[in-house]
Order: sequence, then structure tokens, then C-alpha cells
Amino acid sequence: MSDSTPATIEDVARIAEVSIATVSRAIHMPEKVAKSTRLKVNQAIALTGYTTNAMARSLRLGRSNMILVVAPDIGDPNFSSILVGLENEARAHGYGVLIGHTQNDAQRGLEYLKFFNSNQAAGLILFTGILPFGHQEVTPRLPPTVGVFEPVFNGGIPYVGVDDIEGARKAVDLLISEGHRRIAFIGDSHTRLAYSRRRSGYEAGLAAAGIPTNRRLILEGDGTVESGRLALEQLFMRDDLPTAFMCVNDQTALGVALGLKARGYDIPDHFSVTGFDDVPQASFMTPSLTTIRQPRTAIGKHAMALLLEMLSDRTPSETEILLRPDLVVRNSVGPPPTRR
Amino acid sequence: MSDSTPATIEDVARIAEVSIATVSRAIHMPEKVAKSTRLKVNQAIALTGYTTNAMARSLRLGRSNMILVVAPDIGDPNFSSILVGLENEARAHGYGVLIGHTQNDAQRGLEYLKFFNSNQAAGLILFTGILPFGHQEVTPRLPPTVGVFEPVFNGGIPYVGVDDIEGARKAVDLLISEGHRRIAFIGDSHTRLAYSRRRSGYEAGLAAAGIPTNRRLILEGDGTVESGRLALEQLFMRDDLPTAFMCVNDQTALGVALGLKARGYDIPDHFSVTGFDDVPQASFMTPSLTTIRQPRTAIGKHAMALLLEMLSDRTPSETEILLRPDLVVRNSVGPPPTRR
DNA sequence: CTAGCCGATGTAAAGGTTTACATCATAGCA
DNA sequence: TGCTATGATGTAAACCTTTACATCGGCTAG
Repeated sequence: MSDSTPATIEDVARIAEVSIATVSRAIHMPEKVAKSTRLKVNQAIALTGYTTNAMARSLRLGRSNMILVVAPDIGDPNFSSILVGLENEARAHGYGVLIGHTQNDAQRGLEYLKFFNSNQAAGLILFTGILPFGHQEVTPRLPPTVGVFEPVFNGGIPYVGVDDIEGARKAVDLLISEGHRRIAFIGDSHTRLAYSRRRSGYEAGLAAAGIPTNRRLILEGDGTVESGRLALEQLFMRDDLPTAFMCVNDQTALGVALGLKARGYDIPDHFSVTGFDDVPQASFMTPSLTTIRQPRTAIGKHAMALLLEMLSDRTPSETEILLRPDLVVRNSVGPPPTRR
Repeated sequence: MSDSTPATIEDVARIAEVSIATVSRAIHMPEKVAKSTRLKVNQAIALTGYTTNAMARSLRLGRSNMILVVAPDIGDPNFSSILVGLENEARAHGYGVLIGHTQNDAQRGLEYLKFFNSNQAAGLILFTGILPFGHQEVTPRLPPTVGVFEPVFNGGIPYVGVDDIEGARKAVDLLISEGHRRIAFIGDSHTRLAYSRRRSGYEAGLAAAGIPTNRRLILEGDGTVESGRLALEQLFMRDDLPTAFMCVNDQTALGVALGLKARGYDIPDHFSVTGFDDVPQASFMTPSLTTIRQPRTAIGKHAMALLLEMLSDRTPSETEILLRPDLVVRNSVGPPPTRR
């Protein structure tokens, strides 16, 4: 009954008393085979517990049913629920998800390209806009690829993200409506496009309110907790403080909040703070963080759907999908202190 | 020079002027081939950019070089850095990591078994001890498998985790040494072995200090923030309060802390709280959480190493690897309030 | 000088699938 | 009735690799 080696298409064919070609057709092009035959084949499949050998299939077809997802850091809290969206969508279409992380090491990124030469993956989902393959003169021939969060470095590759400008705009508008005029932007970056876009939204918001941008209130950062803390220290050293800190992401906001707390200040009584992303811990911070929510599962779903589309007819319907970021009002924003 | 289709072993053989068998040998058993030939082959490989077609190889060998990692929830903060350890170790040995999550749905778990019938994966890493395949009379034939965190349900499968009893013991000992005598345990569970082990450690600690266990101070939970909050409410309703809450994990501790804060209590002045796991956010809570650290990356590394060992000679050197949990002292524990 | 051995290499089969092409039976039509 | 179109199925090649076995040449030892 149940042998130790898995059943092959040949076993099924023998039991169903047809040729292996018919079995294959019954599975993949059922309309091409007589109803009675289809029935016999299905019974034989049920009996043997047959599953198509994915290796043989991929070999024959010249493509696999795996999607490689490469992220700089798997541990990023912003990453995991996107993965859920990716995985669900992939599985719904018979694909599996392979993961890799580069830890910002170009060499490692490069190694992942082997997955495509060797037919182990059919498509690529790339987190962060910079190609993880280092700075190369020659762009490596990429497989069908979709970016997440940011457009991919050398362009021409569709991507799915959130409208960073609009999101930032919502945050800065909230701060302005609370009465803030001196608003710092923490976490500007020239390597991460998403971050500089958020800065653009910030500037647009200020401009719309007639507030001149003050370059001394724009600080760089790399999105880590530490960078937030550091930026805060710089501002304190200059003794040129804002009343509100608009941070490029929640991690940065956490760093700022921690720094303020360490100096004995209270949020939002003394300073207001906003984040971006709405990572799970944002709601558990004290005070809970007012931030911009990224629809992560939806991002994952759309990215995978786009890639799957490319894998079938090679012409993606969209080249850019920007989802709507939502303002999540919690307790880290209040009016500026009346007088200093 | 660079064709559109990837180079095959035949291209390499032609250029190196040897047979494909020699090329294969030069790659996989270099000592079996003359040095001069090896050189020619290597040059040809470099020239063509040849990579072994993993599909063909797996097909021929009858096994793949992929490891499937199945977790109930990819988004679990306790999961991702283990994944890093898994992935690094796997890659170091030429394996890739495939991920799947069951979302506690037995049906989904079952579907992943297909990966093995179809040769898409060679081994399985299973998070949480319960087989994700539902309650079945017949245990499905499992591929080489290693459990993480807890022994796998029907036994006989090696696993890697942390010594939960010892870890819990460290937490309860700390609380006792601070002077607590009424210590609640939040998050007992009969479905999660790791949790009930932590309860054992808790009880052992109490016993060692001559404190009788009070069943009314042991509350069930499923390790979520909500379960912590709920358990706290129960205790308050009974008006039978402890002075310290030892929580089964950090999430639960967070729920307890949030609940206490909502009721206007201060940690650690009014109550002490401990967690378990040391998830990233534990250090950012207010107050920062005293907890037990799981060496996550190491767990991942060991689990994968064990599996890889099983994949080669089929007899794992260990059947159980328990790593040492470390106490991380932060600010959520203090002496009990002198008088109520 | 030759038998035997050994090291290096080549030949060819096998692994499981998909699919172009061939075959065959039957239905429809003249 | 005989021919063709059609629908269902079978045959066999191809996808790329690994490896058991065969071959071949040269060396050693007797």
C-alpha cells in the first residue's frame, strides 16, 4: 500500500491504466482528457497519495515555483508581517517563499543570484531600494523582480510601498494643527529614498502652513533607535530645540523618546514625538506613539501579486503601487508648552 | 559571450575539452581529477559563469538542498532572530531556508508535508512542540526533523531550546531574594510544554525557599499581551494580590505592566514584574523589563546544525540541546512595598 | 618483456516530468 | 460507403545532473 519511496507519475499511470502523458494532462490540462479517464486518474492519485515531484517538474519546465525574498534584516519588525502577506499570496498561487537576508553585505546579496541561475527561484522580491549586489558597473541580469518600500536603485523595476510623502504630510499636519511651529525632522538620509521622501512630505507640510524650513532642525539618521538618541543629543548641545520631533520611523522615535525621558522631560507635555511605520511595539511605548501606519500585509500581498503577474505574462499592469498610509493618533502628541 | 540561457555543464565541458563527467567530478570530488584538468575546468567555469542547476541535481540525487522552517507565526518577535541563526548555518553548508507558517491551522501545516513528497525540502525545523498537522491517529511520516523551543509532540524527535526550568528558577530566585513571598505565575498552559516547564521552575524556586505554592496565584494564559492583562484583572477581582508577577513570557509581562499602569500602580514600587525571552522591546518598556534571555541566534544555529547532521548520517549526536538562559536585570523588579 | 594494477577520463543510464508529434478510433459528411 | 476532421491517448525526447562501469595509457614488479 504505502511504499517507502513516494509515488511517481508512473505508479499512478499503471493503476489508472493509462499512459503517464495522460496523467500529466489530467492534472494540468483537465479539459484535454475524457471525463471517465480523469476520474480513473484522480482515483489513482488519491490511492497513491501522489504529489508531483517539484524538482523534475521545474527541471523540465525550466523554472521553479519558488520566490526568493531578500531583505537586509529579517529581524526588522517592519518585515515580518509583510512576509505574511507575501507568503499567503504566493501559496494561493502554488508558489513557495524562500528567504534570504543580506545584512547589508553586498557579497551575500550577490550569492543569492545563484538561486536564479540554478533555477531554484523564479522571481525576486527585494526589500529596500538599493540593490544588494554592491555598486557594480554592470547591472547583473535580474530575474523578474519587485521592490518593496522603495523603487529599486537602477530603476525599471516595479515596486510596492506606501505613499511616504502623504504619510509624512499627515504627521506634520497634525503637529502643526496642534500649534507646533518648530518641528524637527529626525532621520533624513540620502541612501534611503523612502526616508528622503518623508522629509519631502515634512517640508511640504511646513510650506503649506507658511513655516520656513530650518535646515538646522533636519538631522540625519539611519532609522535605528541609536540614531534617534544621537540626533536628540545634537539638538540639545546646540540649545536650539524644537517643540516637536517628527521621526522618520518608529525606531528613531523610540530613541528620541528614550533620550527625552532620560533627560527628565515628559512626552507630550514638554515635547511631542511622531513616528512612522506603526510597528507592533509603537502601541506599547509610554506614552504610546502617534505614528503613520503602513498596511504591511497588504503591501506583501500586492508585491507578490505583481510579481506573479510578471511571471506569467511578463508585463506588469502597474509599475508602482502606492498604498495609503494612515495616521494613528495615540498619546505622544500634544500642544507645545505655552511658554518656555 | 553571455548567452540568454544559463550555461550548463555541457558548455563547461566543451570549453574545457573534457567530458561532462569530469566537470562534475572536478566540482564535487576535486581529488579525483588531475590537477591540470581541474585548472582547465575551473577556468571554463569562470568563463561561463556556470552554476549547477539545483533542480537537476536534486532530481538526480533524490534530495534537495532546502530546509523547511515551519512556525505558527512568522511575526512572533521571538522568531526572527532564530531565523537568522538558522539561515546562516544553513547557508554555510550549502542549504537554503524555506519558510512557512501555519497560523495554528492544522490544514496548512499538513500542506507543507507536500514539500517533502515532492522533494522540495530535505529537512524540517518545527517551532512549537505540537505537530502542526492536527490531531491525527496516524502520525504522518516525517522527514528528518528538529524541534525548536519544545520537544515535538509524539517524541523521538530531537530538539533545541533553552532550559526553561532553570530560567524560571533564576527569575523566581531573584524575586524571592528581593523579599517577595507572594509571587504569582502568569501564563501556565497545558498545551505548551515550555510554559508548564517554566511553571515547574517557579514552583521549585518557591519550594526551595520554603514558600508553599498557592494555586490561586497560578493563572493560565497563552502568551499574548491580552492574556497578561486578563489574568491581572482576575487577580484584582479576587482581591488576593501578590507582590510580584512572574510572567511566562515578555508579551504576558507587557500585558500585566500595561494593566497595572492603567490602574495607576507603579512598577517596581508597588509591584514587581518579570518576563521571559528578552524580546527586543523588553529593554524599551517603561520600566525596562527584567527578564530571562533566550540565546536566539545560538538556538537557530544549533537546531540547523543538528538537522544537517541528521541529513548526512542519520544519527544525531544529541537528542536534546538545552542552552543556558540568562537573567537580564533591568528595572521592573524591586523589593515589595513594606506595608500594605 | 609482459601481466597486472592504478589513476584519469569517458560513456551512458537514470532520475520524474512535460509536451510535440504520432497514432487511433470515431463521428460527421458527401 | 468511404473520406476527413476531430478528439483522446500513447510514444519518446528533452530538461541537466551524477555515477557505475568501461576504457585507456602508463607504470611497477616479476
